Amino acid sequence: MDAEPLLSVASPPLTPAVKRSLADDVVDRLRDAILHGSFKPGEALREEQLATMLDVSRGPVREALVQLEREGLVVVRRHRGATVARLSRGDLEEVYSLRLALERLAMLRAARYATDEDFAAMEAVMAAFDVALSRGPSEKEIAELDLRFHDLIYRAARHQRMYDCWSNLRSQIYIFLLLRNVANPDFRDVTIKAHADLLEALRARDEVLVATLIEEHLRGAYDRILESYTATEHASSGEAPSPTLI
Amino acid sequence: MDAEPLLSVASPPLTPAVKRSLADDVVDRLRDAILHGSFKPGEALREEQLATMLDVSRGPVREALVQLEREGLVVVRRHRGATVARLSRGDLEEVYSLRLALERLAMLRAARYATDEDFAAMEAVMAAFDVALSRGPSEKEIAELDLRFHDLIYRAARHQRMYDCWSNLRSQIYIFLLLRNVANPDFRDVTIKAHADLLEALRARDEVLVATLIEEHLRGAYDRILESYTATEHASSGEAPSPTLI
DNA sequence: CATCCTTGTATTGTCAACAATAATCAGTTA
DNA sequence: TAACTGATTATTGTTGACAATACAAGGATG
Repeated sequence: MDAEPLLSVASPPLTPAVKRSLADDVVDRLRDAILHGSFKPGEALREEQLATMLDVSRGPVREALVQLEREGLVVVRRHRGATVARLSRGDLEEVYSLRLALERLAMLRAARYATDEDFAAMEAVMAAFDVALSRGPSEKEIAELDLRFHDLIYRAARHQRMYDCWSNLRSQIYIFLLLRNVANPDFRDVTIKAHADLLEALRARDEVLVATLIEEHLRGAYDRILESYTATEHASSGEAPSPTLI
Repeated sequence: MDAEPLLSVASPPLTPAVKRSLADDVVDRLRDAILHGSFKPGEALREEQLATMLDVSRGPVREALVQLEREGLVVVRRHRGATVARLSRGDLEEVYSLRLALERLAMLRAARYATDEDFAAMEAVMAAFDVALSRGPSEKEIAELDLRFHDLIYRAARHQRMYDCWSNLRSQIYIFLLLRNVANPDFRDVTIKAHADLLEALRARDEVLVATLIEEHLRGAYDRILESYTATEHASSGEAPSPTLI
């Protein structure tokens, strides 16, 4: 249900040694496969085939597909099986308008509840961002660090239900970020600057500024991704509307 | 996944004749049982027992429990089974702060996208509200009509992902509404007036007013429920914080 | 020639049996 | 007596087989 960060920043001394179910493993492996492009959008995901590939039975695979549908990576239709989701411009608009509503609340709460440990973790991710930049980072690295920074904001907000909503958007946003990176190479400085500003406003616990900054940041991100979309024109079918956010 | 309204207002001429799975039926029957109080908060929900009671195998029951966990009605712990969720004041605060963030967006979008059919459906629910009031309605009736009005707003917003988030909150809100009704008998006029104002602002497509009204409406609702909570003091364990929204 | 119906097949939906696990409760030991 | 240890048991996790369904292909019919 809850993807573990790849490089743990400020990890606690002992982890509670949680045992995961087969379905959880399948979720992670399938998610990675989809995000890595091993399965293309629209491709059929047959339960039996996946069970054979992953060396489990169909039960855990079925559960995993339900979870991945919640995360927006998979579409399941009754008696017709699952397919990898195609994310259209309409989906982009839905994801980012919802994200804006959620993340405004996240910022307000983080401004109220975040601890010094939270701020330190954010700074660590920003530092990792700098390090990555200095050695020619891959697009995946950039997208993951970007998401990790925002994930820390959601965690600092101390709101389980909101965090669950965010978890259901995260993978879709990852896909959109990769798309943005391909078309737009100079976004990185903008992102780094925006993150620095967000952290500064959070530290100042300035609720008005925090809300303003996240709105600007996300609207900017949305616009840049939308450019990539109209440039490459993924959904070739006539899908005209949805340029404006909200 | 998607609860059908009990009394369909402004129903379309032909329904697409969707065939439901056993798991979907189990979800509905279990949800109703929990909301009707057939299962008390904290009570264990054993898969085998439920399967026997509902005359299905454990498979569909398992799927249903996962869905109900997403709706916040059930807590599933690995190898320890499922229990009916206990909703604390902390949960109330989470649900209503998240609801406020979502519903502000819903109102903004509904103000932009709602059609005359949407408005007519809202008026029909308001009329049903009046009819119900005139003949001494049950608390369940009131809560259902209240939820149905807000559900129409979310539908009018034309935003599938947001609607899914709302669907995951709806049953929890229903529980809170029942709680409010018990302790506070004169809220009905307030609610009716607020709904009328919301509809009028939507018709005027006044985005500023719409956002202001929903915030007032939901903060008021939250405060009234919180009163009931502190009056009856459900979570008897020392849970001090969370009086303020956001 | 198009359309409808039948049949075959691949795939998901459901089930019941088996394996793994966590809680319970004696029994033992310090 | 209290704490630890080990078997017992109830319950979930997982599996493979069976049933139901939707799609596709082919033939019958107008």
